[in-house]
Amino acid sequence: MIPILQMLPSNFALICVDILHGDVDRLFFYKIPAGLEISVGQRVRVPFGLGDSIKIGYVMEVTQTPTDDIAPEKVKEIHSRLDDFPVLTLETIELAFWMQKKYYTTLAACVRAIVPGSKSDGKFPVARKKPKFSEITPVDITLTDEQEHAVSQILQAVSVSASASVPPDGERGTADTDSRCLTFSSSEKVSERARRAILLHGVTGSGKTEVYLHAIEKILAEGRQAIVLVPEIALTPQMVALFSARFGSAVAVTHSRLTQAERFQIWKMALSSEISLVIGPRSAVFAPFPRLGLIVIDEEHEHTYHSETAPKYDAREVALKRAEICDAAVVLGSATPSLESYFKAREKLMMLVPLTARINKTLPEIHIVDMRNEMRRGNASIFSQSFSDALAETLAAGRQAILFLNRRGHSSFVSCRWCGHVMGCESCRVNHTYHADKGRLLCHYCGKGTAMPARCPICESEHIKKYGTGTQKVEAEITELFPDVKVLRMDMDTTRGKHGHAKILDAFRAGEAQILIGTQMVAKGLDFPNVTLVGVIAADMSLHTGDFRAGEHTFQILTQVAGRAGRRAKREMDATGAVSEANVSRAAKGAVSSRATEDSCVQSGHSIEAGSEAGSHEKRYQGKVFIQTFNPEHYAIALAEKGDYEKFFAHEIALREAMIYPPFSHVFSVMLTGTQEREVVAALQTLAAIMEYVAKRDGKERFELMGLSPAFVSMIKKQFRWKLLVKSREEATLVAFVLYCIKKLKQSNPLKNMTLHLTLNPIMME
DNA sequence: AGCACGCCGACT
DNA sequence: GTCGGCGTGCTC
Repeated sequence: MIPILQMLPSNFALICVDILHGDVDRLFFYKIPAGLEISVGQRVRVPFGLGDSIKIGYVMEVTQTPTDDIAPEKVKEIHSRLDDFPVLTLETIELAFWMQKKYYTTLAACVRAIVPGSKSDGKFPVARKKPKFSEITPVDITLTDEQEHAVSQILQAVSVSASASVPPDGERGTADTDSRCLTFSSSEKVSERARRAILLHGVTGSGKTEVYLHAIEKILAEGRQAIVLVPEIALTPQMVALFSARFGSAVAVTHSRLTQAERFQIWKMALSSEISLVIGPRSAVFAPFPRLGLIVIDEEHEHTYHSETAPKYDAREVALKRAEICDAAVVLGSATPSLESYFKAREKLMMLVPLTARINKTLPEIHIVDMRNEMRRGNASIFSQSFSDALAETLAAGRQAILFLNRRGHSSFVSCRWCGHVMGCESCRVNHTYHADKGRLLCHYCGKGTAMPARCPICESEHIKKYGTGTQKVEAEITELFPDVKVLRMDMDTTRGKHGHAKILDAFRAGEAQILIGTQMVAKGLDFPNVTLVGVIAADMSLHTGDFRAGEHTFQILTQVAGRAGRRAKREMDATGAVSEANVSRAAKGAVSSRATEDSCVQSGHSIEAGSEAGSHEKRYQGKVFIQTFNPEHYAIALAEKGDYEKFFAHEIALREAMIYPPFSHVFSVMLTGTQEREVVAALQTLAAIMEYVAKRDGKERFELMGLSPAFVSMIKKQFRWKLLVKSREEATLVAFVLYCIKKLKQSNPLKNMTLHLTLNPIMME
């Protein structure tokens, strides 16, 4: 007789140990001790390393087959289970493996991105209080054909994906995408993917939010769940309020200020289907819904969807992958889609659904102001004559204005007219910025500063002066021009506090100030019904960043900021007045008008009868936008004036094609930082030589080395920064090539006291 | 990432 | 003679 113990199959687990290091970035084989129930996706404690220190691990696979790869006596046993439920599902496990490969990082880092709050002790925190949720309020959706069409397209995408990919032969859940893909012919794959992803190109005021609301309502009714990604919660309170008002306790909002406990609680509620909708920043894409139907990515062109730390993922790509794994659909919404997304739509890799009609906004009048003419006329001030006049008129009419300048501080640099010395940071190779409130020169990279000197520290002359303009200077000049007008400033310096953004926005909405001056944070999805004037102080700022995306960024920010003016017909403005953020959910109980959508403000107590537009009054209250520039003929500025996205896209895509820039290629940035500049440069020179050699050896001219250069800011906090750019048409080959060359480099140079920063397709070229 | 093993300088 | 520097190498 065989002893009974030998009859039982030994169970083993393949474990991802929670250590963020490339050397241990593989699965480790452990024995599951008898009597311990371990299933895939669970967290366990395992003895690890020479000292058998206890580490946290994730069970990625269980098997009954022992392995030949390792001597049986070396196989250790799992110590214990951490939780009584799996933190990863088959779907998120597949996603983690995909991310590891796609974003060239460790599996543990990917798992950490997917599972919230796992601290070093492995204990999930317990929230003291339950998050509060508001009551459900019906939103009656009527108002257009275009919107109905968009909603039906989305619902079709959701149901198409649900039915199209019932995998044959029970392959589902094998964490093997490739074999699943093989069941489709390549053209089928493309079309299936295309039907899964929708690019909702909706001009400002076309009611994108309404489309999201309606589609999600239907999806939740079918017992499926949805995720809505927004670029920054603090800047989209109105949209969040609308979703909360509509879906009540079914929705949870995540954001960066949540405690680990709150974050975990929401995650757990998603896992157990206690909630059906999560709204949040890019990390919300991992909400572990068991029956995910739809992922909405609002303002899809925003750079906040890119993670800057490992894993350096793009939430849009992750969403598309997750949708593929979970049989869900993705909607990417924007008034100014990223070039990459619009290109994909044009190539039929996504479905393009346009929303062209403005249903609850009027198009503002856009005036381009040529600042060279102002100069010639002897006006050297920050404001053009026409803008000053319009501002005076707006203030006299009791309306509000937003002034946008993408630079904080007072003066952008301080220099000596006698010897030419420019004041700069000791630790970073950047100019100091003068901050008037502190009377100091500050470094925007490390935060250190010095007092504003009375004399030049080099030649001791008194001809040391401030130049350039920041938001503080705009504020000072406005105060001088309009001494009785209350002004609010919103930038990184004034939004530091806990509810920094909300305080300023509430005050402005409540009419406590007539002018809001700010950096790009005033350009986002805010809607102030009383704002009828927007001024872009220096539209050229984003043109001169040396980045190949400068034109795209300029067009996007100008279109966005222009959308802050003239957003609502006159009658609605009067009905709305000032509604504070805090009132929103209560007000919403009464009546959330179907028109109060798209970044919109909730009508407090006023319902709005559709149909009777006060057309004659509209002209008078039409918003005005002044764009001040020294490059009025630049295509990004001229086409922003016309609001012509298609023309802009045609122009920009032609440039990208000619230059072989994304989306026609991929750019890999290898940055090396260290305190010894010579060592940093030498190491990168070696890498460049290796790359040239390998590229030549491998034949074809597939990789273009774009040279070795200092980063845009070549020293930060005493760390010198140099970079090497490599371009290729093929992403996977490029990543493999760069990683291979780096491996070779490390064999000869261990890169002591230096740090590598790898970024594929960086948003800012630095 | 940790931790152990391993081969060279100033101390009880 | 040994305590300890951190270079190198491995982890189921």
